[in-house]
Amino acid sequence: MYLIFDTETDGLNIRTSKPFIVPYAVVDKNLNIVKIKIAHTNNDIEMQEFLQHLKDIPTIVGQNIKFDLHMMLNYGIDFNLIKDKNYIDIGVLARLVVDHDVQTDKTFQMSLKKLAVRYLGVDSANEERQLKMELSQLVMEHKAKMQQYFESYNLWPKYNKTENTKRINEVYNNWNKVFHLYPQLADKRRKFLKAYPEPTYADVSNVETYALTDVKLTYGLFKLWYPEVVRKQQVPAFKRTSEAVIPLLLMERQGFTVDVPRLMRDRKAILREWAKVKIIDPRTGEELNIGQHAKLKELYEYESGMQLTCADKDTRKSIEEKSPAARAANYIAKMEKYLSTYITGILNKLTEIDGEYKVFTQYNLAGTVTGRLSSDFQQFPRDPLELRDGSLIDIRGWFIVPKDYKYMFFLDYSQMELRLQCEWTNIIQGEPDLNLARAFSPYQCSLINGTYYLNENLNEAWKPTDLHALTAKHAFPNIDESHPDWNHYRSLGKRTNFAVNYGASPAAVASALNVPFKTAEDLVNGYRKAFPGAVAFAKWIRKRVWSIDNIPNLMFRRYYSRNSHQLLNWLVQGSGADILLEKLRKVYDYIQDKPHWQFMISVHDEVGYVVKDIPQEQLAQEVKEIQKLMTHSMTAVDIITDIEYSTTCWSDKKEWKNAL
DNA sequence: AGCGAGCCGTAC
DNA sequence: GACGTACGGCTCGCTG
Repeated sequence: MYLIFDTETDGLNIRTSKPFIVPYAVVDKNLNIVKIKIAHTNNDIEMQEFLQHLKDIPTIVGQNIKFDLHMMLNYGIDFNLIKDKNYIDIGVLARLVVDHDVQTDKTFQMSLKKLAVRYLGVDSANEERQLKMELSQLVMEHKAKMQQYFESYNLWPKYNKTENTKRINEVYNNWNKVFHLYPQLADKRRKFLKAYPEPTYADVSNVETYALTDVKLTYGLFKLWYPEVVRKQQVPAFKRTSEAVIPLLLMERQGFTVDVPRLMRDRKAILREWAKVKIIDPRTGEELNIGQHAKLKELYEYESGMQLTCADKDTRKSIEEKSPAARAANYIAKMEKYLSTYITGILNKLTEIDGEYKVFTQYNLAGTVTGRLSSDFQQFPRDPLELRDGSLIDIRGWFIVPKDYKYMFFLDYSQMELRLQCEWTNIIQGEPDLNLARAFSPYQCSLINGTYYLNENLNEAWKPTDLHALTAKHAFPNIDESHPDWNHYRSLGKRTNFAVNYGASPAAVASALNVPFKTAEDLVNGYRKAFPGAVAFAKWIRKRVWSIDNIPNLMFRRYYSRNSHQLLNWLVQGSGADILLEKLRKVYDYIQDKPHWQFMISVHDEVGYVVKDIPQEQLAQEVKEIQKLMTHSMTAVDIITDIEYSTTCWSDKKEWKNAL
């Protein structure tokens, strides 16, 4: 038996929003619907019936099912009711079953409605349109009401029509970006929203029809694709993803704790500095925003007298001396980015829970073609931004150890993709690329008196290969560490290694590294000489795609593709993704009876945790055990994590040396 | 006014 | 069709 369910809710916050209806379907083992109905959360009898199914049926099906689990927890169900289920997510099925070259096509979209149109021939766009129209009507009324509320307190001046629209939209939709411009409205705005909450789907008339349609579409895709998982030999990847649902659910509910005062100080510093610089078109006196790329490009061309292809930061940098506008834009762009994306973004999501400010994310299980997770926590800037007035804006410093906890721990895999690539060279050749392997371990070396020596030359001690130096030396045979510009050449080698691993051609290397084509060719040839195994891997893929319709990654997720260029990276990136998924479950099993450990974040090759104040010996032992659980052994080299920790904030993390 | 494409900037 | 995988904000043109 299978239980398909969905929830319609009063919001999208995974910790505070509540479901008001639970449409569901019970499906038998032949994949036929035996019951389909809606439980209203304010009707205990209906909910009892649904919860009995939830208790009895071991396999749960949904579209983005993790979100609905959050809603059920917010409704108040016992965690034990959901922790041992099998989970089937429609998006995950799509990623495993749909031809991967279709998935990368521009016309392929992952939303339930689009998938239903494409694969079931069912178009529910009208229902969705009606739902959205009704909600948008209610929102417009609500917005007008807010303005009237301000007017009734004489807080809203008579603007002309255009100005009024702009202002009320700002105040209504973009408050967290502009509140410093309207201090007189803050208190009343809060009071208004408390008295008259924003309309939600709960206020829309056709929401039940709409919700049932979603369940039917989910059922249709489930029935179509579930049998394909076996036929397409995707069971390992399918199970691994299903088993990661609960660990990720817990990670999402932990979220990040925010140092709001620090964030607000940084906001002020940026606004103060931003006010000093403007981008003005000298011909018209018009002020331009950083987002007006087309107009800015034209202005840069006018000021620099050069023909430009785009208006991005590299272009601006190259004409900075000639163009005052480019100079101004170079300074403003980063402040704009930080304010809009990070500061306003976090303020919009800020949730107060038990006296702490938190932000939450959701990990999309089906966000990528390779199997990686994706989330909006994956792009917090690493490096601080230094303003001209000396302030340092360090975004990762806004995230702090929550109360009741003492540590953050970050276990990140070291050079994960290079190690995986090394393993691939072993798979296809029967032996790993020697240079890659020796970057990470004394491969084909002999231990003599505590020192490793190379087997082919026992007079030479092993030391880890410097992969980037190696490419540089092969590219420029006359240059080595003694050259005054060695750092520059090594940097070229490093960037070439990354680019070529992603499939770059000499032309792309030339453009990315800003070097002549001939130099780029030398660099690419340097790479090819340095890592013959990697070259063989690319060649193996090109041959393999024509002999068979899929290639499994190292963890047996299969990519049905003939695109050898993309497979070059998919097979590496996807292997890493699957290892991480598997490790999340392993660690979850270990910390289940250790509630002083909680998952906090995961980004592609790292897992972050929060830990309570426990005895140091116990802490050291458990950290070690988790590192061990996260280690992935392979033929020539292992994939192993570094360990960092912090007792304050994310950006202050330091190496963990096993003794505090 | 709502939507979506395109551009840009951030992460691994 | 040729450096991979993502997400979010902004602008602008299209649509009705």
